[in-house]
Amino acid sequence: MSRRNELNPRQLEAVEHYEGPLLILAGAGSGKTRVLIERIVYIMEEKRVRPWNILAVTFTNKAAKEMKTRIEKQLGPEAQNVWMSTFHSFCLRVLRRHAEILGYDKNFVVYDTQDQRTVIKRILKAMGLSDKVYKPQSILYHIDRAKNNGLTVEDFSADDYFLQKVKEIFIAYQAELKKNQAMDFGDLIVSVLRLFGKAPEVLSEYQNKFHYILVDEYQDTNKSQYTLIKLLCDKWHNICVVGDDDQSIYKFRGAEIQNILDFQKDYPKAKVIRLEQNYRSTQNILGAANAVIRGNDKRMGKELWTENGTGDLIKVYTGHADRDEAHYVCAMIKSYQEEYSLGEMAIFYRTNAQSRSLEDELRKQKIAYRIFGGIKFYDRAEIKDIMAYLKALVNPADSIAVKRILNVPLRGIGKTTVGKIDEVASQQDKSFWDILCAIGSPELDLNISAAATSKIQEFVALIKELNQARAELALDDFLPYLYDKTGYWQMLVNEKTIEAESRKENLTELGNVIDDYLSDSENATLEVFLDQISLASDVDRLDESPEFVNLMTVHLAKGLEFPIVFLVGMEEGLFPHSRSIDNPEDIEEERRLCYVGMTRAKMKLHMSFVHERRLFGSVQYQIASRFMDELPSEHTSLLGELEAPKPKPRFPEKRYVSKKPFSSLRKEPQRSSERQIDYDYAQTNDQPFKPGARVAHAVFGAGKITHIEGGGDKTKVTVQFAQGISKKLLMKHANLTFLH
DNA sequence: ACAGATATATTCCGT
DNA sequence: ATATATCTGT
Repeated sequence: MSRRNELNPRQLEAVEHYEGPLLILAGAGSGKTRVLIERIVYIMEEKRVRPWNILAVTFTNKAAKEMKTRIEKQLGPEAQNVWMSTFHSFCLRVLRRHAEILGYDKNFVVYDTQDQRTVIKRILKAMGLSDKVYKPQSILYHIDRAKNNGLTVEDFSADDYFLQKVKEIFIAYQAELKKNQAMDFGDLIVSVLRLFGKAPEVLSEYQNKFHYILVDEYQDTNKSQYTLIKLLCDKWHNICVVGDDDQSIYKFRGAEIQNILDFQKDYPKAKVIRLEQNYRSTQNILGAANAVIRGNDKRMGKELWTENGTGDLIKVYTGHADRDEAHYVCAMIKSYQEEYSLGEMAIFYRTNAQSRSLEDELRKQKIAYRIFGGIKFYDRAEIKDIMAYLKALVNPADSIAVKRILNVPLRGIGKTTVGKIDEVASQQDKSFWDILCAIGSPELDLNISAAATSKIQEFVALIKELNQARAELALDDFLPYLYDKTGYWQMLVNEKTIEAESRKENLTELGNVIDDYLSDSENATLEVFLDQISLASDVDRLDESPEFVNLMTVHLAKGLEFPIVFLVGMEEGLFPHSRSIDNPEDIEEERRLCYVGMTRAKMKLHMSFVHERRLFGSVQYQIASRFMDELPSEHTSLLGELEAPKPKPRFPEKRYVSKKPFSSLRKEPQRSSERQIDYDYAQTNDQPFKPGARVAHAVFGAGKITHIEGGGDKTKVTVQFAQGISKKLLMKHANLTFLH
């Protein structure tokens, strides 16, 4: 059933625009997801367009999934036939069908950033190049950039000696990927472009298929994605893109803001519709956000307005140190708790490192929180290990995966052996796995010890056995089998450390992920599961949970909304980040990021900065972000240290005069901070302690000292914690509390 | 081959 | 401060 009568005139116009290119400039909170959904419903219901003739591309899997369920609600199961996915999963889907045309096996794997690095390092070693001069990260930057721009190795222009070398590495890198039957993220897009170039009949098949194409978050598309869309819509020209130039925040990843700015040039007949009415925030929040974004030159121009009330003023807090900021945030959270659930509150920061001080205080105040990003679930070593097993089963050519698990758990197969196998593999131009299988046969003399030979044979047998079991067991039964058969679980059990405990928890969680996956897809296979995981991100796992305060970076916050938002660390060098400070274009991107952060807030927005912050282990003296100066005073209320919930007094109060601009509130380095540190240490060292003393650790909890060694700064204690967990800790860093 | 110690790098954002 | 790479001794 349609709910189009609830739309405003502009939204309705966007929904009912039938043929030809359409650009929807949708400001933050202007209901663009609704417009997209209603538009798909409209063309299916009113114009009788079949679902499989529609392609909708979103930015995250989560967005795709959400749209899918919402459309299904309105149109029933037929809606499942709409192609709704991210750029990467769309390309993966296409490539799974046609990979052979590019000389790839259908079972190719997707390499993540870590895998990319591993490959680059191997190549550097093989080419005898130093990874000091040719930093893997820098090489990968060039490779990724080329791919984002839709270029293949051949197109890569090597203008100087360094780039010439990069090109050589690039060539070797692609060869290695091909050999491993692997593609990286960039390859997914570029390969589809290559496929369409090589097989025009495949391109026209898709061109004919998709009568209507919708692209969300168009401002974040890169050049190759742009080209892909342009190709796909070349027959019907029914291309509808939705975006907001003010929310383009992925330039570092190759996003071309120009794509949206130039849309009217590319499609001269394009209709442009602006959605400027905001349904999310209060007038104060929008007024301030509008004022900040006005500081940018490169924009199409847009002014958000709302019929919502004026709302509260934006609370600006100025604190002395990061601890005070954390303290302030926690006190505010507590004060809101009667009226709001914790899940309705969020803390945004520019960099993941900032979460630490917040977490400490949240824990101390017993406020339940959830943190997104940081060390990602799928990046954890144990998850990667198990995934490597699964990948190796599906695609033994993936030598990165095979090598990762060859000696995990330890099987006594060391790097000398691996080196020898590698050598033979490249000599004979065979995969690592092929050589492994051949070991022990008389025609292959590898000069490997008898012991190693039999270990390898055992490993090969293990993999074959696992593959056998995979065919016979359901996926959710197979995983525990794998944990057991490989000895991985036992390895963790034997470790008897707290880390091993949490690794086991993560492996159990992986089991839950598989269960979830099985429950909402019919023909579930390991192959499809691996595809999903390789393109999954942690935001996709974000579900609404009322019990926890949400902590995340501003980037992750994009697309979300919360009644109460804290934007912390509004300081020069942090936000805007130091790496962007001398480039006006980058500053504009930071400003957009700030705008994104502010416009997430529905009811109450807090922005804060402090004068001292611990960064990279040392104290930095900070001044207020320039963005704070851009907030109009009529929308803000200043919370100096007087009004703010009182932090614990530590040394004589310095009072800051709350007067704009904030950046004038400069603070000189002072002795007190050093004294503070000395004091902390003194307290620790002066404690008389001996074996048997009871202590508490922030992470491990209560325990008993069993052994002491070293002296002074190097004092180490062995502590027995609960559940048989024992840790050796450096007194200087462990921050132990002594219990009586 | 491997564990533990030490040196070194890396510290922004992530499909 | 932390994670990773490299070195060293058994």
